[in-house]
Amino acid sequence: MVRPALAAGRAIDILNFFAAHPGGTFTLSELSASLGINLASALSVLQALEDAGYLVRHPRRKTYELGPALVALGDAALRSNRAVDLARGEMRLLAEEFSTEAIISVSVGDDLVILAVEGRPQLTSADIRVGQRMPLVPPLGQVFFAWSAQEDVDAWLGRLDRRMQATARVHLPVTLAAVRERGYSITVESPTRTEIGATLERLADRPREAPRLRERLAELAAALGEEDYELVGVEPDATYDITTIVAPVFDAHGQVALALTLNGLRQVTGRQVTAHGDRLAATARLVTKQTGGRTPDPLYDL
Amino acid sequence: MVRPALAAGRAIDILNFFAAHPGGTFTLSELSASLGINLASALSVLQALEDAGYLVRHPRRKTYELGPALVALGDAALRSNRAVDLARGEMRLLAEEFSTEAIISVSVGDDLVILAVEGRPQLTSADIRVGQRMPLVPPLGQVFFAWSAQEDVDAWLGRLDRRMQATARVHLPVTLAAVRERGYSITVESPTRTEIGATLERLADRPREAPRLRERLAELAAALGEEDYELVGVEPDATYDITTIVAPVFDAHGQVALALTLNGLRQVTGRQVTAHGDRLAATARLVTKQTGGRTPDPLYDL
DNA sequence: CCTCGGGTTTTGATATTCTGAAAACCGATT
DNA sequence: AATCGGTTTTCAGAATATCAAAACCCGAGG
Repeated sequence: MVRPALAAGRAIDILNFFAAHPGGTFTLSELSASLGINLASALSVLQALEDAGYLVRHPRRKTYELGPALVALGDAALRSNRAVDLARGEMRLLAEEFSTEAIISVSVGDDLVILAVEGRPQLTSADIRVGQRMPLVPPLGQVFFAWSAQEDVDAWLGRLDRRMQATARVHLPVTLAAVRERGYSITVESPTRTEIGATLERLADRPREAPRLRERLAELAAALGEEDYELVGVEPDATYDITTIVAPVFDAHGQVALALTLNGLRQVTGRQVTAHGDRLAATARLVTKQTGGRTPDPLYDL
Repeated sequence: MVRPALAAGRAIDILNFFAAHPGGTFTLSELSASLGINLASALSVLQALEDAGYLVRHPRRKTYELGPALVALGDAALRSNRAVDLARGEMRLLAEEFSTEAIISVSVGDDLVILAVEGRPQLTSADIRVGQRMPLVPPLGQVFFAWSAQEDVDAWLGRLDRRMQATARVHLPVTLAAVRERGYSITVESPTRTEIGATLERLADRPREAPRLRERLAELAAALGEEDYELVGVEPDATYDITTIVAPVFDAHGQVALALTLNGLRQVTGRQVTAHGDRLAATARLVTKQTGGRTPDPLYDL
């Protein structure tokens, strides 16, 4: 089975492209080029989407943009994903309380998808938008795998460039254990980490440049291997620039349903980091509980 | 061109099915049967949707439901359709103010799609849910065509059963002129009209029963032709049970972007009907203006 | 523990359907 | 009037979906 329902996959790719560029309008050629779909193929898919009201075409400019039918679909999706709605409210409060950026994201296939963004970061990081997708490769996504079976962790590691896997295999068990122990992940700011984030974003955006960017990622990940990106031991009196604090929301099967992230905290003491993290983890537990989720027992020791 | 991008269309049909049943979970066989898609074909499309996070499959029960990725897509769609968001806020206020049901709907292809529902109707009408689709055949959808070119009105009429078209061709110009003149549509309660609504809903829900239901619709429309469903002249002191008052929101091209509906008013005087309608029309004009829309000049006289 | 049954997944031959490159077309713009 | 971007159409080849049947899985019941 090479790729069944090719046209369906393309329809999805097109919708994802629009989701990643909220409010954007695009012409047939732009979409065809950006997504690497043949013009004729793209056109037929676009027509199907237009007929359904998923896309609307500007009568003069011939540009496409998202249509109203998707509003109804999104509404229905919210009803099936109570956790997102709930978490959104809670994260709005946290963003205000800590005056920083609060993000809700989810793991989809091999990607990370941003579901909601509240507030603004203290440290200007890369620009995060709802609908954005980026490849979920280490060191990104620790909370998604800290409670996973060894098998899943290996698959995650496998997405990393071959050259890096050996190093990562040494570092990761330690950091994942720390995350699992503490209940949330803390990563510190570093130019390398920032560039990894930026590169991942671009990678999701421009499939055409993928090979070059993947190469760059491998280099960056190699450089990062040497640094302390995940904060394993927090010194109460030290001062940190924190890229992210991330806590998991679990579903009824004990799988990570959502990741709640506090982004871009500037110059906070270790004491504050712990306070922020505990608060975030409490929020995650609240959402987990209210949506009938279950925190898995920390069974697997790596 | 028989039907290009068949799989894309099926993906859309599946998503629409979920949109029309918010919070619902369905098994492969249910979807295949309800939508008339072969099992194997449905499976491949469903797998594509699952990979993208548009659907989530319950690991034990093997049922599908809407996934979190659609939340992000819906969010992006809202950004491209400011009018919906704006109208939603306004309609919430109206629903409270008049203690009745307020609905936002849109015309997609030959269908009417419900985008938002606020409040509860005074008269219990058929149950309206977000995501619901129903065929846009007369007498439904007057506001969508009162400002349209003759050609579009004819196409709309053409969807009606042959037997009814002659009668409708006599009635419609009068009622459409009244709607255009007044700025909104008023339809009065009648058992026939209620059953038409209920039948249209069922028609959208169960494609398999379509032939039988279409037959019934033709009968009902015939019966309705004799009644006064659209209120042309409003007597200030008379008392009415009003099924709907509907006002149009226009887009930048002077096309109807949204229909705003007040639903199920019980026992109101003509004076109140006019007050409600004027208020609703004012809201529609407000949304039109705030979203850069343009009310078309009443050029076409039928 | 085994059998049964509803539903799911896989399989494989067939022919329908889509693909993709190039060319024709259209409508602005110069 | 010619140019330029972008859109639409065309057509033969090839990948892809289709369909029915069979294998399979899991839970229920014996």
